[in-house]
Amino acid sequence: MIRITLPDGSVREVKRGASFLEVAEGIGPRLAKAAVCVRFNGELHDLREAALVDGDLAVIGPGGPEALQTLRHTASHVMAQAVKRRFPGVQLGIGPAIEEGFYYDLDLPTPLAEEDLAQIAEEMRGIIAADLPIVRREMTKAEARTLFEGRGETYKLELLADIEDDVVSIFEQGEFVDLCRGPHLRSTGGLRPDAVKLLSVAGAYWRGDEARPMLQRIYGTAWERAKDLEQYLWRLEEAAKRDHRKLGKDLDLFSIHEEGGAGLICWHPKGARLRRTIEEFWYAEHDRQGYDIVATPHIGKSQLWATSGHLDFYRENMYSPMDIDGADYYVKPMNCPYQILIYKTRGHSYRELPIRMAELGTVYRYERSGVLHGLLRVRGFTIDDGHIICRPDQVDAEIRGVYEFSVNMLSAFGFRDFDIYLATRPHAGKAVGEPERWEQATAALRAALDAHGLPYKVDDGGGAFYGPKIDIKVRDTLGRAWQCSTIQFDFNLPERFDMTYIGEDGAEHRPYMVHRALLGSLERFIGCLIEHYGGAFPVWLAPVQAVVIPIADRHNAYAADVAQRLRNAGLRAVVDDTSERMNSKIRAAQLDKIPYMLVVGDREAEAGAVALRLRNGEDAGAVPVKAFIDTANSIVRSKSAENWQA
RNA sequence: GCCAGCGUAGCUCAAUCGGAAGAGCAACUGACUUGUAAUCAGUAGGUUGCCAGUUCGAUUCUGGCCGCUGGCUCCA
Repeated sequence: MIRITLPDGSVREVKRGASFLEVAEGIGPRLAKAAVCVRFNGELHDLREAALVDGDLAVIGPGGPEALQTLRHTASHVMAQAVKRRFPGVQLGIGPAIEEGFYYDLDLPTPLAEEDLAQIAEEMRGIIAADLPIVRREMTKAEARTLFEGRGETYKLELLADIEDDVVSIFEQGEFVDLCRGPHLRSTGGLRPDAVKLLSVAGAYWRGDEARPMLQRIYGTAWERAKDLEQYLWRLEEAAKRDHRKLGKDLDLFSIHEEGGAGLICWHPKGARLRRTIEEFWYAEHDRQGYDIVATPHIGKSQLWATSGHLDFYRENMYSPMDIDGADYYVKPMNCPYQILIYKTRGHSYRELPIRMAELGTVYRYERSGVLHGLLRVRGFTIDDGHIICRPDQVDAEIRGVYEFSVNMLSAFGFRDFDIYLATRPHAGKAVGEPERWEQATAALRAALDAHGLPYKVDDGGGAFYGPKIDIKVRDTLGRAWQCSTIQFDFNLPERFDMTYIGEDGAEHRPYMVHRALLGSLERFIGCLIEHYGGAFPVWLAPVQAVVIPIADRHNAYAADVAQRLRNAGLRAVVDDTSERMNSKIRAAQLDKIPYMLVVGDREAEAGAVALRLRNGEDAGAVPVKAFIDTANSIVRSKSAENWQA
């Protein structure tokens, strides 16, 4: 007998080797009927698996993330089965459940087009309708090898070879057999045909390795109810409307030109205005935090990049050198070396430290053409790049300070949900410095994170070549996470550049250095901002805050006067004096997502007022110009997301 | 870079089987002077991404290049 502890703390004795389904039946038939899978000792297990040791058991019913994961995993198998039925010669790769759906990587002789998805989906409906029981079997690796050899599944054989346990599990439904850990539904009929949808096909290297064959990946999504699927598809559509590439065009913020080059951004007046607002805020905050603002060149001699190690460790991201008077100059991929040169222009006392230097430094990095993506992934970008040079005893406090600064900065822009990562030492010769120093530095970063109690994940091997880092990512509307803030510990560059300070003891010491970017790059950050707000920026960020709309031409002079008063008060205001009707001007302003529409006609001109319309469509009535300016300015000062307060 | 798809007017999109490139919006001109999401009329706008090839004839078929989209990989 073994002892099973249930979530309520009660303990049941069950026969060793009883399946989890049997255990669930012992607890209650209704529970067993609804069960999808179980969580046993913290891990998900299939209902058909045997309970062999004492442990904590939670029976998972529908409605939660684990149940969805199980259902999607089964959907992935059903899809693979359908593809195998329709297209002969298919070999299975891997097919997991993912955050909002599932995929299966398949090696099939003919390229799939999106049109093929319909007939695969048709076949899937048949498999679901047939309600094939899903059977879980355990066998030795040797048996499994024979099985998959017989079926010509070479990728499965490769996976099998990497499994350490001697016993593996396979799942079968009808003629379909897969090597799989599970858990799965009890039968294919557990899926709702109207809650499953195939979404796209894409190429994917086998095991993510570009030296290996490229398989075809089919993405799909599956939900418990048709309603959930509809809602998900609706969400995708809404997300597409917020796409910063579309909004960038619609709102006339930026452009990218084929004749200029991929991944290179031209900021139009409104986009540049937005950028400037961000920069002005950024400078003001850095002044408050005790940073010194610097500015450094865009290119530098090979000597500099050799000293920094970039030519050794970062070359694949750097552009070819240009010859200037016989010397090789590189366009800078990072700002740090020049900031270090600034530090080194004179001696420093321990009393001066920490020195906090920052600049909005534009860098250029080679990115493979396939990865470029609007503003989020570009080849030229401006990093809000800072470096803190400090004594070893100051580093913990500095890292904590930067971390707080970073979270506060992102919050000011309305970002609240972050994914935080601790990225550790890169593997396989991609890192400089002794392992002990990496350990020490990683511990310092971990301590800063722990001090805040915010949850974080470890990104094993994700550090920069010169040190470990804390990365903060924000999610865009399509659910993709984009890295903004990064805090990087560096014990390499101070060494390479022989940076020193004079300590209390009169001797030279080596300072520590922390690289940090809070917004990440202005390009990416603005891309995230656009999507976050769907182009309807908070008043303080809006490129145009108010448009004055004269009703007839005779109101143009008054409108111009109002706009000028607004601009004198620091607000960004324009007049729409086109020869359109007022309705048309309002529509244009709505499409531009301008926070305030100030309609002026005879009544307003008479009263020295404006008729205020908000971008949410609300008519806020007549407001004296002075009162409008005061309220709008207080909203700007507070950086409030609120559009108006009466 | 690799796999798949796509590229027609400033924007959004049509064009049958390979047979005279079109619409709406935007722009421009004129009229209208309007009270909370599109006033009316007219004008102009094209090397169909670029370069080759097949063909009597190519937006359409083929090849190369450039760019974009979704992924893989990588990163701010």
